[in-house]
Amino acid sequence: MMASRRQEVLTAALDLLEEVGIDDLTVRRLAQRLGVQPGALYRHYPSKRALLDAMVGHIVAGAPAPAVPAGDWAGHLRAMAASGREGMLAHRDGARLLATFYDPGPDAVASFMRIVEVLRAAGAAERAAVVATDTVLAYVNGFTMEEQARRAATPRPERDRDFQAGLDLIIAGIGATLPPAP
Amino acid sequence: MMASRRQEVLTAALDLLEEVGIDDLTVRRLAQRLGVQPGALYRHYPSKRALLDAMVGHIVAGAPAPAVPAGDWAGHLRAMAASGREGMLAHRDGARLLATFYDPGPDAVASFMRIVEVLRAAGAAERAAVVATDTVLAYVNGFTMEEQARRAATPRPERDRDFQAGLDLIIAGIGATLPPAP
DNA sequence: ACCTGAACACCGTTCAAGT
DNA sequence: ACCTGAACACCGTTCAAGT
Repeated sequence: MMASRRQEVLTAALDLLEEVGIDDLTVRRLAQRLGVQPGALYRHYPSKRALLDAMVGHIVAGAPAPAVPAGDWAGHLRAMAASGREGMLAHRDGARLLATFYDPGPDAVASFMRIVEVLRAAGAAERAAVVATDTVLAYVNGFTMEEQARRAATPRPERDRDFQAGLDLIIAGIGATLPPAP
Repeated sequence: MMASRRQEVLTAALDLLEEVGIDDLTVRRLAQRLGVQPGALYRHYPSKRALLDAMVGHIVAGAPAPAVPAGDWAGHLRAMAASGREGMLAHRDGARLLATFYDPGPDAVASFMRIVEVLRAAGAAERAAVVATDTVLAYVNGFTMEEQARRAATPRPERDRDFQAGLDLIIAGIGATLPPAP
């Protein structure tokens, strides 16, 4: 209720993405689904690009970071990794969409810096903390991109296991540079 | 000399990619550059997709793996990582092109398995070796994708340093699971 | 505020016909 | 073997005009 027309257009676009994939996500098709002429959409979004940006914003906002004990840097890293991957897998072509149109907003930057702070609190130098966070992010994006691009459907539990195994490798590497926990 | 017409079309497409980027790489623009009608290109490639696949094939073939001492598993990993990144950075939108159209051929599979063998020889179990190789690949693709997408141009030496630092983290994690060298 | 109608400058692709 | 000419079914975007 009280959904603005702009919101309805966004919702319809997300539904259409699920149905036809990003390559066939077309302004004209979207207009048809809304029962409207193509040009009418430009009253709500100034360009297709702006609409795709809004879709990406909706996708990243929909992946909430779960609560993690304050001192648990590895847990924070794992939570960030899992929620990033989950957000992409939740939508058809999610990884490609993010990779092409993601422009990190203020809250993405904030969540990045929160991880860096957690690592700093665990004893990492500033640059080491940034490198570690960037590395996990690159891994998540690279892994999920390939995972979603692959047509041959490896069973989900197996993919989860492989994702976790690679992440553990990186976390072990980070842990080796940190002072031992008390 | 003795370049087939097919080859000339491919070369022109690679040049055009450099000039206009993948979003404006158009069959019609390519035809214009070759002084020919758009439909004529379909005598040489059955579809735009097939042409893009050929471009990707040319890009990955042009990144030769340098020779590395047989026992140096970390060196092998580093060489694979560097040549993968280099191949993508060598072309405008290279990472996006690879991510969207790369279908690993037999020699890509062979080079993957060579790394796995090197890790096995260093004492890794089969699955651990596969996970390690996959993890490095995911990192390389994720890092380079973001690196090339970023409009704000961080200086190249700095990007190299960051790439290396993240890779070292992963390699440290892998090393921790391996038996100590003699 | 929202949409229509109609256009503009493009796309990828097919195919008979020419040389 | 390679290309032309011409079409087909599409694109994203703009904009006066309608309600």
